[in-house]
Amino acid sequence: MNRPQPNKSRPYRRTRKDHASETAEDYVEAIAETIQERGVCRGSDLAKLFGVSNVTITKTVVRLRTEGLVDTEPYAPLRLTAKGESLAARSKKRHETVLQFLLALGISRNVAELDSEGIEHHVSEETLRAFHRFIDQ
Amino acid sequence: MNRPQPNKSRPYRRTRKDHASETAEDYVEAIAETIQERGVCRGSDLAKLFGVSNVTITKTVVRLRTEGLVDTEPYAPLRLTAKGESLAARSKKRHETVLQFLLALGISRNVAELDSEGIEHHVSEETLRAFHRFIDQ
DNA sequence: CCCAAAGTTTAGCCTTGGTTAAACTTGACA
DNA sequence: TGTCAAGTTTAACCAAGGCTAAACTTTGGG
Repeated sequence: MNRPQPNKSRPYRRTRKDHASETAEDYVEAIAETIQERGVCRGSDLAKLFGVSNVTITKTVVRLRTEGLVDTEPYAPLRLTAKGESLAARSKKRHETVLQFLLALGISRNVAELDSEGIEHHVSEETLRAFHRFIDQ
Repeated sequence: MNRPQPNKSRPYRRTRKDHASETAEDYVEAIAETIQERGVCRGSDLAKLFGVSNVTITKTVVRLRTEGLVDTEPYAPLRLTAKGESLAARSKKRHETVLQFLLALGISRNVAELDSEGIEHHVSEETLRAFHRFIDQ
């Protein structure tokens, strides 16, 4: 036997924070930002932004649509559903907190922006609150 | 056309920090720790630790062996190669820095341990240095 | 008004990280 | 010593996130 059996002694390992949901957050955040900046967001905008092929974008967007986050029809620009908008807003806020925290720590802007992209999906509410406290000195 | 083309205006998006290398780091770190604590490390130890099936462990270990990180023969305990040892040591150090930083920030032990698992793979050298500075008040 | 270029989708493939089910080793103990 | 349970591996599958090549829309200029 020996099937999965989480919660070993120490609060251990594998922040199995879906990783699919990380992608969803990155996408809706990018779509919201692009719409805000350019008026519309097309697949090709995301392809440039993420540095992946347009095909990858199409496939991922299909998944996001089935998850009720984006609302698209063939060959048309991408739009967010209400659910997508709200996820984007939450993600952006979290991202912003992490970025401001790193800047407050004295990290250079470029590195802070890169690191915050990676870190934002892995901070708990408690840690986020601590980041806020630190930002407000 | 429209093929991948990274490095858009702002230092943007997708900390595409392999993710395969994240797994490698988690595994070698766990193997090193388990050997230190129990003398040997078997697949079943990792399965319990990560909360995944033994089959997942076998498959991943095969990959790590082809990458020259672990050194195994069928049905025998896992050992690390020199390369694996050195990666484990580096990972452990980085992990420890992140954990100590979060604790210094006032995060509770349990949450700090969970968050550090997720964060450790996404901090640059610059950020790591800042974490160290903060730990040393 | 037509056509080529830009953008999008489909088809088909790959790897990683998961799963079950089934087969195989190993080691302990009655 | 034989057997059985625990541990490991193999086979076969799945989803996510990548890719290229090829087909299909849309759209703007001549």
